[in-house]
Amino acid sequence: MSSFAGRMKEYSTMSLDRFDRENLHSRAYFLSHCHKDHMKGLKAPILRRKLQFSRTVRLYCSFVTKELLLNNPKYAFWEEYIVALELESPTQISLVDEASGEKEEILVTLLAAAHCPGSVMFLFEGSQGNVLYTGDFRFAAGDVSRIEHLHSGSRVKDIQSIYLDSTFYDPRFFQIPTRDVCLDGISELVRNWISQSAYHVVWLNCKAAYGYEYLFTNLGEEFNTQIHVNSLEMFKKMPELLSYVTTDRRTQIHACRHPKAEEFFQGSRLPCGCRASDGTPLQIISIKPSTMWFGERTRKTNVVIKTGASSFRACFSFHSSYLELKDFLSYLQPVNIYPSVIPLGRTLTEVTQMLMLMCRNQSDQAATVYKPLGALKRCMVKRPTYECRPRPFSLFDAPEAQ
DNA sequence: GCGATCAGGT
DNA sequence: CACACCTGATCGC
Repeated sequence: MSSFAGRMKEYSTMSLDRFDRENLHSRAYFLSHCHKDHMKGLKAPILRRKLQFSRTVRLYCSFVTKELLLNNPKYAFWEEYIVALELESPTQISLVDEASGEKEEILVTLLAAAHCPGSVMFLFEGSQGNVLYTGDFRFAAGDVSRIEHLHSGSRVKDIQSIYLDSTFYDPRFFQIPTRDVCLDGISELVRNWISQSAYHVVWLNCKAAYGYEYLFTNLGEEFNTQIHVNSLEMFKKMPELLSYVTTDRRTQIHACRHPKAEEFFQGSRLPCGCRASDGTPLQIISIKPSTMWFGERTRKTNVVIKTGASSFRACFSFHSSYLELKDFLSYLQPVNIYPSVIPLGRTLTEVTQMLMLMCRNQSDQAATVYKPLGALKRCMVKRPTYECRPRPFSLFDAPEAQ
């Protein structure tokens, strides 16, 4: 869960993913994605009132985030204050103090964060340097090197600070299977079940949050079917998602929800209560997407685990693993890194110290011992980040997970 | 009546 | 396998 207070050191007149307390005075707001823990204060009457008196304060986000936000009636009042921005399109924003008229210009670029529909990172370029606020993200190793706006020609841009989704910045979460590997495991399980008969159905036991949609689109594509969900409302302007979901219960793949869904499942019923038209009882398995991780030396086991007679857990992660975060950071080599999440069982001090080792000065200092200066050039070409850097992290390496 | 916060659940 | 969010109880205004 994000514990970011909302403001960055370099550009403290704007707020990101927090809208309460000191953030009420900000000149501009940014929402990285539509998850509640990044929306604190966003529907508070006090903020709503402040907006009505302002001519310049706006909320910036992606088009998809805007759509998901406004779909919720509690946030619909934002309509006239939202500015949706295209991905990968640098946009100049004026940060205006409405009392004094004082003004600061900043360039913002939205980068797809692959966390949930509409999720983005914000790259800010201005008088206080380049700063990257990652929001929540899932990048695989190497992904960062393919983002045009983090480069200038063939060089990596000089990044002053990264405000990082450090959810899994802990050696316990050393490795998490890639999305493709997880999807393949889930597909195989689904295929083996629903191919047995038309009465064999799968219930995807997903949480009430955006982020499982790529599972629906991939399974829908693979099995040429639609997935049953509670509501299509939020996707009504997103045809590429809409075509894979349905409110028609006559399908073999369900991701519908109900407060008593677990009870229903124990009684061999789907959350939607769907029955076969001829009265034949349905054969249901549940698949619960969950984070599964592996230690540095752990031999990879199955991405699908049987947890009961008809219950399975399948690997699924919204966030980058420790290894993926190290790849990301060692490529960008920022001057500073600030964690926005403290992993369970760790302290801010601990995480900050571990992240300091990934900052530019630390890495360059260490690398100088082994490399001639010429090798320190920071370029776009993919480099073997783990082999060419010393690995001071052994101090923190946790015992094998599980 | 409303919002903030916490405990307990999945 | 630990994420994101729901429900219900309690408190303060």
